[in-house]
Amino acid sequence: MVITIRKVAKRLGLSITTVSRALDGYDDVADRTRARVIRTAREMGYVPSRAARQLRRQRADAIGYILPASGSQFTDPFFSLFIAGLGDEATSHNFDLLVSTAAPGGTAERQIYARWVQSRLVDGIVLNRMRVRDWRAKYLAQNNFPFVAHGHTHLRLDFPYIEMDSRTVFILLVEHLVERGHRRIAYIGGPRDVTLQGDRFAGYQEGLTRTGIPFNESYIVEGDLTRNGGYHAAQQLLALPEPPTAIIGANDMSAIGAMRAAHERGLVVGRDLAVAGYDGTEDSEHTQPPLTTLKQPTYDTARQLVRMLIARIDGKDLAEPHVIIQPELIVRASTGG
Amino acid sequence: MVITIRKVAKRLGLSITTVSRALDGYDDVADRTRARVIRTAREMGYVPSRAARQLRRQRADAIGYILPASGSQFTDPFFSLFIAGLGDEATSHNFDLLVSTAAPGGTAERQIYARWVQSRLVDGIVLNRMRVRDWRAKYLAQNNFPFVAHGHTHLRLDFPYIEMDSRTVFILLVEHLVERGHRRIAYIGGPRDVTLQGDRFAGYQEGLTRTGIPFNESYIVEGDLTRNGGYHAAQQLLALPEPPTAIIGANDMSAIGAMRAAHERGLVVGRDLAVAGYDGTEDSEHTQPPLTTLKQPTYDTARQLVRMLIARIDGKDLAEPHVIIQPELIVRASTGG
DNA sequence: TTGTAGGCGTTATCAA
DNA sequence: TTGATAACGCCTACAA
Repeated sequence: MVITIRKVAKRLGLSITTVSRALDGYDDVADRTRARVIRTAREMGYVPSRAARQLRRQRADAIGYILPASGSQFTDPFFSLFIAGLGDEATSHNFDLLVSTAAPGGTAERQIYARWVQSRLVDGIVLNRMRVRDWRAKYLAQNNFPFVAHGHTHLRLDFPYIEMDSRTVFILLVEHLVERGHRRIAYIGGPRDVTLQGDRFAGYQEGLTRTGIPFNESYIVEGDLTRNGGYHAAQQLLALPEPPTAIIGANDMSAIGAMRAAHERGLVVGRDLAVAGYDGTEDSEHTQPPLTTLKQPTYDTARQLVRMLIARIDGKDLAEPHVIIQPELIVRASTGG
Repeated sequence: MVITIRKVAKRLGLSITTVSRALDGYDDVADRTRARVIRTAREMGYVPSRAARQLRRQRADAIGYILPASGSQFTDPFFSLFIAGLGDEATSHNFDLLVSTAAPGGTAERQIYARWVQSRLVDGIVLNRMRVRDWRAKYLAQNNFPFVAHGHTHLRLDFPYIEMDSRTVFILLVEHLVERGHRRIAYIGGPRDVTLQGDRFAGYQEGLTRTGIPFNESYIVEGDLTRNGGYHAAQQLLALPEPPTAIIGANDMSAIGAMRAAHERGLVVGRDLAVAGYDGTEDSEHTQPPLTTLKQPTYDTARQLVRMLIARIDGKDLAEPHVIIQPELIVRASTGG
């Protein structure tokens, strides 16, 4: 049996107005009354109906996040961390987090965004793994719907985001490898339409330029940011007549797959082949050998994004709508550290 | 500007009733009218307000899942897969998925369950990583709130669940190791209050019994089901005067941590030390060497759980309220395969 | 086949 | 300081 505000009011011999106001902390309620109301409400186990409150206040106190993938191949710890960060921060603001999954670019994805926005199921949305021409950002901006993003898009849109300065740290990484004596440095990228790919690849290229290493087309392979993608890409690279002595993955998953390919060919990673990744989630510490990586603060970024989003939902102006964070180069044994 | 059913009705010169009924597929609407309504509604971009519909129908069309952890150490791919499964299946039923995080056993956890249940934010809840005396199951059962679980509890409660027959496959795993010549087989467990620990440990013990290997207390270490936990537990085991020649982790994370500890001591996993885990998510294929594991169908289990939950929400009786699934022993190089 | 009207449980406006 | 009452947007019993 569900307790409504009406029942609480009746029990107390008060009007529902007073009960509502007492509970919501308005200051035009007598202290004694408020105390009575709060006590009784708790005793009766009263919790406001979300739907009713939402309907009346025109606000869901909820944010949404749609995993840009579906199906069973979805195990990049980056996303676990990201979701944990979103959830923890949302909870601390008394917001709920809605999560769904949708393969990028499909109609299912468009539908779910439309549904969430139009039905006002959530007050704001967090975007992730941004695309070069990101229709999601465009759509949300056009509908004037609050959103924040992890990363940017190439479209001319103004929205709050937190972005990693991946380019700079990829340069550092290439320099690190060159210092270790590598000249044949390969790169396993992500899909072209994802902005992280462009940024990281640009850093890779700039690193080569700065160290005077000629760019070699055959050392570039497109992966899909999964372990398996990295594995197959690396197989290809290692079968080259003149295989690379170092492989950089656009993320840790790619690098982990590459390590497997190396091992299968009998190469000792860290000695015969250097491998490095990007993300720095916990699993990169536990590979064999431990993986050199560019560590980004995924969990904290997610939390900060939620703070920014809630500020936007509340109509506040953000002091810093665009945050740039520098990932950290962590050298481990996979590059012979 | 938000489109409500009223605006659609006005535009069409119809009553909101007719619009509502046309859209919901009632058969007492003229075909021509229905066609007009649907077309106009789409044109105007009408999507029903969730809050209003929810309030009226007393139903959220949403299910909830609370990650039994919080903080930044949360990267077990098992949970990513599980969430992806929940999300995909929920979406296919036009349900939404609410996700939150809460450390097990704390007051925060109690609060969030209470809030979700009392405020009718979700219609049902999926439980995971069950505890021996699981207050969540008890609480939900007492409140007659629909829920399903991955695993069981030792409390006498009747609810639908899908359970892995971990005991049986752990026996197989021990037998596999014994066949490979191992006699000193260690076990890195999970926290005691989690039922998966009891089941898996029981299988381990039974495996020893069947193969006539005496049980050795010092080969049992309690981990926390994370890579780091497994790492520290294995350090302890390998420092023993007579260290084990095989280590079984209660899950893959523990095993992966154990492999790292082995490598750090200069042991070659698969030759000097056998290591095996449980879960079989994609990452276990990509460790060095690839990890022998007991593979459970995490993604499909999550999907099936959602189907069971939605059936319960709809008041249907389940043909099979208790499903037992046998994980599969996958032998890889980490046990010298 | 279509329309009227009541109510789901809140919050907010206004009056007492 | 408190209470009556009107929405919020939708669904549905009932009437036309």
